[in-house]
Amino acid sequence: MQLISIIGAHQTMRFAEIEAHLSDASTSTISKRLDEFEEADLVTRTQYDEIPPRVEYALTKEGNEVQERLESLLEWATTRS
Amino acid sequence: MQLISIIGAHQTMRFAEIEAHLSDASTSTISKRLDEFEEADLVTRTQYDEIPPRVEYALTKEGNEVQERLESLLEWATTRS
DNA sequence: CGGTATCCAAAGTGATACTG
DNA sequence: CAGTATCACTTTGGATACCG
Repeated sequence: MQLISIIGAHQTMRFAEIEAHLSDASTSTISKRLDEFEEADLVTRTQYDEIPPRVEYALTKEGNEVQERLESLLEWATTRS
Repeated sequence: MQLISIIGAHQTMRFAEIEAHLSDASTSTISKRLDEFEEADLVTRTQYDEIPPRVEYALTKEGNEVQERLESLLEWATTRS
């Protein structure tokens, strides 16, 4: 949920950037979730074959719908004492 | 999530009633979740000392807030092919 | 840089049996 | 009726190490 929310807030993000914003999840967990979300068509993965490698993640149209519906819930969750 | 949603849709519900509407969760799971939600002040538990015993569950004000914020998400999830 | 592979510990779930 | 207790099993997540 936070993953979707964070990507949605930034339009496009690189892996390391996501990691920095999601310090309570490990690398492998983020990686696995990204795979799942890509599989579920919520997130797109764009790989640039450069050196150093660069990969960008962004929400799909579906992903944005989920993100919108998620916002109010996350807002409630985070403002709860 | 479904638990909150279902209780919210019925105002007040008895345990067996909840079980009937949530056939994919076992008795013990429903019981544990209800305890947690009560602990988190999302659900109230009202026990009537009669024979046969009767216990009613309802959402608190907080619970209703969550339920509202949950609806659009659940709606999206269930209408997804 | 952007991951994957491996292993392990912890949490979640269900089936079954039993209780006030 | 409304649960709890126990146990086996599955799922999830993190730590660590390594790779193209």
